[in-house]
Amino acid sequence: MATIQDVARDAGVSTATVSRVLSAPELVAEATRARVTASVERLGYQPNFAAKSLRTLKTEKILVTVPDISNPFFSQVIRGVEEAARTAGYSVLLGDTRHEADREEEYAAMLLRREADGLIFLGHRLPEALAPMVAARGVRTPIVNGCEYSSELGVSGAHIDNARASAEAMEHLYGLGHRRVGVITGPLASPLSRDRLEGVRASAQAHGQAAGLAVVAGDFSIDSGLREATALLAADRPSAIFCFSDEMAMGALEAIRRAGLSCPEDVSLVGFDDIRFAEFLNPPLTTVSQPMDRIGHEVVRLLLDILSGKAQALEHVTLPHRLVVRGSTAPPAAA
Amino acid sequence: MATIQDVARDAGVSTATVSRVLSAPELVAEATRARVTASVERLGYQPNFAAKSLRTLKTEKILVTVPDISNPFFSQVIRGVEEAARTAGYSVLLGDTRHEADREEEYAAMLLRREADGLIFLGHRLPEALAPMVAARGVRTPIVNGCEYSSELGVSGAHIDNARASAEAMEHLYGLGHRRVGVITGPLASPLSRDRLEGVRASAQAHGQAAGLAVVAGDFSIDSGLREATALLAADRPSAIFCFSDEMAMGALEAIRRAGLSCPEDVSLVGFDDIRFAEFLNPPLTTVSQPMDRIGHEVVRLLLDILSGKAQALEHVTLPHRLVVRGSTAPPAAA
DNA sequence: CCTCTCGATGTAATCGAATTCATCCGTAGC
DNA sequence: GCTACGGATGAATTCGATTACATCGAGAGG
Repeated sequence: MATIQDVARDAGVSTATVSRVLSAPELVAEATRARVTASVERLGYQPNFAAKSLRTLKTEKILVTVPDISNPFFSQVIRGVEEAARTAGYSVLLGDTRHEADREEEYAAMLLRREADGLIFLGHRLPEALAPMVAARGVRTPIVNGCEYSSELGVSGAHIDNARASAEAMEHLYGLGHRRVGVITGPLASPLSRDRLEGVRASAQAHGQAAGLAVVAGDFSIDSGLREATALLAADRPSAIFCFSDEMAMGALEAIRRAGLSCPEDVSLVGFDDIRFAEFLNPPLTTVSQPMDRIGHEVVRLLLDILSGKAQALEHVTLPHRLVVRGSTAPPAAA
Repeated sequence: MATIQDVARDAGVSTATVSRVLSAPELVAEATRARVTASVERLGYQPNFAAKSLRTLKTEKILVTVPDISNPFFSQVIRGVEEAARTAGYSVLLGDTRHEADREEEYAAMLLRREADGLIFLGHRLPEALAPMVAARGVRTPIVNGCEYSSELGVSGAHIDNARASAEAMEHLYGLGHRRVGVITGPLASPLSRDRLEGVRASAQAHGQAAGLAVVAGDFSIDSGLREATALLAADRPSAIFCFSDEMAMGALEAIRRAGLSCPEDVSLVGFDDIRFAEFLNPPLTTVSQPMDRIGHEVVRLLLDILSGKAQALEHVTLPHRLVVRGSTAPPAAA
């Protein structure tokens, strides 16, 4: 592998000149520049990244941690992140934490070691290892959250208005005439789930249907949707079920089938996220659409603003959601 | 951020000793070690990664490029890669190439700049920029392919026996009594698609049904499945459709519905991959199951063998596939 | 004709850790 | 009691680039 020294020797100039040709060509005379460029080509020179990084204290990398990369919702967000990062000349270091605090901490350490310039985390927990950093650098801490909103995190973030979004989903069900509604939330440790549940409760209250709510907690997985929906159907059967993720809704759909019922005739179903498979389910799933790509783009923008020193205060970006009504919801049969 | 110098000063030793405490503690006397460890704790010292990397010429990073991260098949493979990499102390740099050669080349350059120790690519094209590297270093080139098999790539890889797998899918359909079968392949630029098509043709030939094949090319996306299946159904309608990906099968399922037909009564459907949503479709999808996790683990192992100098020759790992028969296939109605 | 300025280039310090080689000291062996 | 050896540690080099500062020469201005 050729080094800058090799190029310098080959072109008969100093390493400083070679470096200039590559990063500030306007400082170098035309003829010299051509000679150096030729040498670079001939030797196939590529600047050693570690050396550059050591000198500049930049890595041009963004660390992204996600609870589960194989979840289509997250992988869509990551796609957005990757795209925005790449456009800005950054690359993406991916960490799949599997919802485990240990792994979150491990990845957090990478930031401390300066293996990345910043961190975007899509979970709800700020790793403990980073607390000192946030305390010390405040608004300038290169850490951004995606999807969750919590003022306690102390970092900027991008997300939808979860309370309002879930309230809208409930409005839709109440509007159709549903009274008894089952709700399968995500883990209540995450503010996101709590916000959505709050929206659900507020809407139920507003319709005088608080008593008709049956709330159970899932973990966003297909399996938990299947399990919890089965339980909901076995008890005092709701005429509609609202799941806090499309994957859980898929599980719920399966539960409805297994119970010998059909959707939406016997039970209406609403999901959350609008992953790309939602519209291809049978029946197509009514769900709250989140702008995954934009969330990805926004968190990157927030982080870049911090890295460039542009950020002056914490910024919480609320992106628009949209209730997409498809075939899985209908008026209740007995109405 | 504390440096090794700070720690050395704080502990009253040289930087060499600090370095030893961290990477080869057995060389340092018990008492000194304790003192240094205490200083490290107190100062919250984390070795600067770029400095270490510059010195050791290692990055402990693996670059993984994938045609589309939001595709559940790939995201499952990546999950496996991430897990295996992490276990071995490596982290994952993710590149989403969107099937574009430009982006592949861009990411390839990262390997040349030594931003990563090795590359795992899940596409079918070896970036041109890396050809010299493969030519120069041969078996020791730290590049591994996942999913595709092609001896021309000149690199090791892990994949299933695609020809055999698709032949088995066809056997299943012929066994049920289907004669006229529509096939939606992936882009034929990829050996993987060609291998599967070859398996399809061989099986058709063996059953004397070569004339009954209707082959069209998709691009693995839901949309292309919908589009191509619609075309297939409009022409001389096949009694079964075999798609080279589950996503295309989802599109095909939608096409069947839109055509006012039902699956499997009117048209049987077989997918490929067995993504986690396949069994929750309605009807549950018959498909060829690929061991995504294992593919991920194997490509990492192959790469680590190369990086550690263990690899002696190109290695092509063939992992087991399995035809999973579910509700989307049945004997043809007219049979 | 001399000085000043500016453009072009080179010299050398620097980033932070790893590591080779040298040094020092204590102890075992004779 | 002297040498040899080995364990513990430090001094200094190295990795490969960036960049502040120095230098040099040519043309402008007086």
